[in-house]
Amino acid sequence: MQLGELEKLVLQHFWNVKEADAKQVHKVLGLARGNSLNTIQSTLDRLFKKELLKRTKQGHAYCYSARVDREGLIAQLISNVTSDFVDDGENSLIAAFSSASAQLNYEQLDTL
Amino acid sequence: MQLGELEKLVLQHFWNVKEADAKQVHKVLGLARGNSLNTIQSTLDRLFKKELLKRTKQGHAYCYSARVDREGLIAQLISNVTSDFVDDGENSLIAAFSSASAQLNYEQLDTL
DNA sequence: TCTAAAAACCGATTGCCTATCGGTTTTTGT
DNA sequence: ACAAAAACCGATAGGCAATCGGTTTTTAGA
Repeated sequence: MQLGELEKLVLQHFWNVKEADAKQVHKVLGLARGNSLNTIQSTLDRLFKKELLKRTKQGHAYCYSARVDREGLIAQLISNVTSDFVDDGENSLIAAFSSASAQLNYEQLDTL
Repeated sequence: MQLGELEKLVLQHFWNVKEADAKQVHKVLGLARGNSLNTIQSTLDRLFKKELLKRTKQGHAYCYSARVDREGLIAQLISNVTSDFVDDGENSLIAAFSSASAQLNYEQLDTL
């Protein structure tokens, strides 16, 4: 699953504000970037279809909020990107950890 | 950096065979998939430009080999995909580990 | 040295996805 | 019922992998 720049910004926004509708996101992110409300709406919809945001009809407009937290998304992204190189079949996140940790030195391992 | 299916196959091939030229890769991977030699060459060239393969003129043809091992690639992919969500500034791999490890249970942590 | 074959290189096309909006339809509140 | 707001649809542009055909360059022999 591919995430564009605007999509990433929107996700991070929802890790701060809990919930918001398209217009509110547009106020905070869109105007600063010169995006139309429609562009924001499309992005919200794409993130909803990717199951990274959830939404409920709040009277008139959809009210969006994060479906995954930052850690969850990071874990998911790691699994996505590494699964093709990990035949573990089980948990590619763990396998990826094991593989990548070979790149770390002792000091870095202590940090964990 | 984005990796397509054929690119991934080619990379994995070079973790097995050490080195090969386009024609040899085509024999092993291309024919089975019905790819032309040109397609394989393009893919090798793209991977070279991405610095995932290295190559040397072996008399006539380029002889390709892996520039990164499996663990190195996995680490790099994790860094790429997570860096936007990790302001650590330092080592996004470590930060990603820390974040994602929140998703793991104790048994899984023991596995590491 | 000249030449045919092999390899590299170039350019074009297709397909998929994000970003971006304009315009149309649907919903809602008065 | 109607105007405004929101959702929805469809189109365009840009980027990248995949895929080859065709041209140029290189190389090894005759």
